[in-house]
Amino acid sequence: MFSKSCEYAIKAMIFVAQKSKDDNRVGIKAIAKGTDAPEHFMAKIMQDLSRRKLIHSVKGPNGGFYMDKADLKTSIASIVKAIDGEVIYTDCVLGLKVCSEKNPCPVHFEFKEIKKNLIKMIENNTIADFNDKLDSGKFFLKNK
Amino acid sequence: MFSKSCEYAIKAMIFVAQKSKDDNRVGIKAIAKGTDAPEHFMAKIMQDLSRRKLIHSVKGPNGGFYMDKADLKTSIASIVKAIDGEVIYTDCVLGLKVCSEKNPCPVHFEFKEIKKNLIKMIENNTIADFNDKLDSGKFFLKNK
DNA sequence: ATAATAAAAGATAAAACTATCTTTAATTTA
DNA sequence: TAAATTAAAGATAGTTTTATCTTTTATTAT
Repeated sequence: MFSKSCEYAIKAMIFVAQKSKDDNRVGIKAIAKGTDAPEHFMAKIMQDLSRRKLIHSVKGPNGGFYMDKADLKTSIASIVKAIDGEVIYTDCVLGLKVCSEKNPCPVHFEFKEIKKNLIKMIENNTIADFNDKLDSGKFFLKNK
Repeated sequence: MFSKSCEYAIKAMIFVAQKSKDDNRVGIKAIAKGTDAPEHFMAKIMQDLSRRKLIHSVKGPNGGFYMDKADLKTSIASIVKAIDGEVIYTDCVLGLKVCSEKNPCPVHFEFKEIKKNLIKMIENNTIADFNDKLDSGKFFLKNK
């Protein structure tokens, strides 16, 4: 569904949101460990998210990544767009360069509804929405 | 959503179904051209589909690929499983190795419904269903 | 100022996916 | 049985994605 990078990005955003209450910051090591991701690879993704202003960072001692109130309102869709681009919005399921209502591939209308629901869902769910869930202890960002 | 190979496979199945009326056979060149796919790459995919009995083939002059009555009942889901495996059935959206009702990732329940509808759709739509559509001339397997 | 810390950036490498080219094997027709 | 045809199989190559390692830059505390 999403690229590996995007999976890590979503998990990292949820993780940092969780940890950055009371102006706390989280280092890349903790993020990697907490999301079961390779540290250096995750560092790259965090840089991407930071450059795109989905998250904030501070260098130096006591530095790390954190999210402010506004960042918490980020939707899953924004993360997906930042990392994977607009593919799930625009791309044809069968790979046609032009696939539209007027020039549809054979499965165009069958997938239309599915895609619409998927997009609606990722746009309506924000990082903040997942904070409470994680607090409950019934949801997980990694195994074991 | 699906791999490039899988996109080609679905298009090829629809194309061959379309062309294999009255015991006709289609060569790999025609399939590649008719689906806008690289010939040698498509040949590999056709071999896969043939090995997995989703399609039939005959070597030699007047040979090629064709589908019988039973083949036409193949669902999109069967093609996806043959080429991409069970990923869309089993894999966690955030990449958790174990992600279930009892051990869910944060987005598990949000994606549950989406996935259910997607699977239902690809299981209920068969190759035969697309034959009529293509006959109508209002649907396309390639651009231009 | 200096040393320590931690993100940012750059360079490299491994793996997977996509694509191409060449050879072989099977089948048909003449 | 020989030539032509076409799928099957094998070998190679390019591209993208995923991952790792090293160096640099910014910040803080001493």
